[in-house]
Amino acid sequence: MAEPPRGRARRRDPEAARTIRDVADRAGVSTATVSRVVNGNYPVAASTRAAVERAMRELGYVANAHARALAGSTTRVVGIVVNEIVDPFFAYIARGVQSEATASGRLCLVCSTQGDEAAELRFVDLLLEQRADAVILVGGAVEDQDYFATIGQRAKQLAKNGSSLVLCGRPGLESGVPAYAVDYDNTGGAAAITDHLLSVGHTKILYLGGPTMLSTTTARVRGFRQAYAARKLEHDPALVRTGAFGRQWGYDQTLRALDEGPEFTAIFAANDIVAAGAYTALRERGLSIPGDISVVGYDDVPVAVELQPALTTVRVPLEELGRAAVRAGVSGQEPNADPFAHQQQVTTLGTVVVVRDSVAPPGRR
Amino acid sequence: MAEPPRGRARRRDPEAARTIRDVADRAGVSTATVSRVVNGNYPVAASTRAAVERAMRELGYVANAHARALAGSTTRVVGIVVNEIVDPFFAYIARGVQSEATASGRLCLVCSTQGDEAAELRFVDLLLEQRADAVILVGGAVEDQDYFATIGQRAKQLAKNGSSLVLCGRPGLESGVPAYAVDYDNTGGAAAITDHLLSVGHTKILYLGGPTMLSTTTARVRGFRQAYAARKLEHDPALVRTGAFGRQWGYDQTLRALDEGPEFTAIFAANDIVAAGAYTALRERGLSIPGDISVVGYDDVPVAVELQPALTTVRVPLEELGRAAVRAGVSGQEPNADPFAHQQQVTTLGTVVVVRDSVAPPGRR
DNA sequence: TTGAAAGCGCTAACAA
DNA sequence: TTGTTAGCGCTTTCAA
Repeated sequence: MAEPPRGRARRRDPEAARTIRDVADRAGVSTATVSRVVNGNYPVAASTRAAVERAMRELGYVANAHARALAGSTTRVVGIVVNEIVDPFFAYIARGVQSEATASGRLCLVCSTQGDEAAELRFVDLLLEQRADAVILVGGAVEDQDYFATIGQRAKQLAKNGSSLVLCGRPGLESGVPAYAVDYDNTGGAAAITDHLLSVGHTKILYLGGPTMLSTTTARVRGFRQAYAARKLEHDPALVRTGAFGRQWGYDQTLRALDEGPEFTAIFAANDIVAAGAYTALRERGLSIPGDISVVGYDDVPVAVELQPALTTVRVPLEELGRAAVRAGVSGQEPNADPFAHQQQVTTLGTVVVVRDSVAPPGRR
Repeated sequence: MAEPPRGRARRRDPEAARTIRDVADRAGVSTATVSRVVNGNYPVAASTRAAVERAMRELGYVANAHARALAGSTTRVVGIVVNEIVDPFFAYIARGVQSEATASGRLCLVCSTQGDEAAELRFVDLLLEQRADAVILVGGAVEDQDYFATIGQRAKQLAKNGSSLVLCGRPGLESGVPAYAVDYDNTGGAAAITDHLLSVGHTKILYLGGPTMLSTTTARVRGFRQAYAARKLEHDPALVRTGAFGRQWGYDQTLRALDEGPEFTAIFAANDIVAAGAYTALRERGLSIPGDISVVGYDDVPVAVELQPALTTVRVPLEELGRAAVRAGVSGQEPNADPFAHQQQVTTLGTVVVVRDSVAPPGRR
């Protein structure tokens, strides 16, 4: 390897990346002009433009996004923090975020905490450093005092740095905190599918799953009870088993519920994955679905159709949720939008029951 | 809204983001010193350090990643381009990329093309602008002349800009092009699971799925044939049906294969999703698995255990693949590593057959 | 151990 | 229509 040339002329390393200066020199214009043709937001004479474009092509010029972010104001990047990217619930939301980000010419920084709560905050701080146009926090979090204080503080810091915080599938913060919230209708969806079960004759329904302290769980259990109330039916509180999501959890708890009672004829699983666990447990006990026990889920992720029998569940517009989150988060960046006008705006999307084969009227037993 | 203060003192907007200058002023040191304590890579007197840290805390200082990327050299970001983030195959690889990126203090830009081929290149260009430390391209691409030319060109451009290109689950480029390749053993895995089928007595096996022009497909079909050859068995070429991945495709083609012949007693589905489609088709025709037809898949994604009967398949170390990709891509960035030493280094990971319940000796029919 | 100062590559007034 | 010129916020010699 030869030493790099050290003459006073200081010729650029021909292997090095090209800058706007190189393009300007080669095209015989100023860097401002190059900037204008790159951004196309300012009139440039056709001949000049052609010369610049030619120079860019010949040099293989690639703009530096960081220099651009530093000099300009928007970074054209949105960040999303999820619990687990391989979980279809999050994956579909991420897909929506992706597609809306792409549609608005942005890239998407995806952070997956793998269930590590502290990681969420660390990622938010990293996204803060990145000056992401929007930071989208998806799904459940332990909603204690600490959480609200910390997230509220981060929301302010994000706002100060020109980013906006979007809470997706989790409740909004106190008013006055600059954050958006987009969520779907947990209570309504839960009430609807519970009523579906009630309408075919089930009254002893086991509600199964979801972290107990999670607002999503609270909202769904509320819907579950509302459906009973609407039909003037009583529900045994012992038939509500919350604690976690997950296939294994669904499996274990179904077995325990079967052993410990009280008796039930149907299961409302907090999501489709929990339902999958319940299926296995039921099958192991020789119980048929829906002959002996009916099962419904929530979310309508792809596994719902692979289960035998195919699972009746609540379809949640996950992709749309992701898209709405991006829209909310970057709206403040659009020209003549008052960022504060939308503060604490809460968007709620509807859900729909998808009837498949896992529900039948209660039978023998 | 009051006008911003216009006095000569030019006091900063108290709402604006804090910079290293603000911290330096408040701590009564220079920006260089602040930079040193932030990066902790240089000796700073304990008392000075404390003062700076205090100032940072009081001001709520957050470093600007773009300024840092511009002034420094590494961006601490890796980019990954996948076909479809909700597909578990890609999701697991993305998870591996995530975790390795996080472990090395990096963030992860995830781009999902949604099957749009042209989008891949667009994303690569965007990642080029971002000066991502590594750009990881995952999964199949149409490997024609054009592809090799274009990707080769991008690889060089990436290298020029200090990024490296990693091909993950796809073949490497010609030697001399600065790109890494990490892949898993398609041929070996396919041979192993085919032999599993052969060993219980199947000889008429339908190979089903995978884009015909894809190197992954080619490699698996090669393994499939090798297994036959190893046992000195003949295979009917009419029993190889390639074309696409996907549940629907698997379903349609199983039906067609059943109708059009030749006869077969087992199906080797190119991946678990295709197998899921085959399951549905078989069930619709009243064929039992594995009584009438045995089925095996590839990848071992979660759906494999939800299928009834649980699917025997080839476990691919998807997460490890993602991790290996990041390691390969950022290795050039590590101190005293000669980036060219690793050029075109190809890493191949092993696979293993997971036996479940979807294979039995061939029966009646 | 610390500071001064020169950039990194780009955008956006402001002038011409 | 184009050029000049300040920065944007940080890192990194080079001096002190």
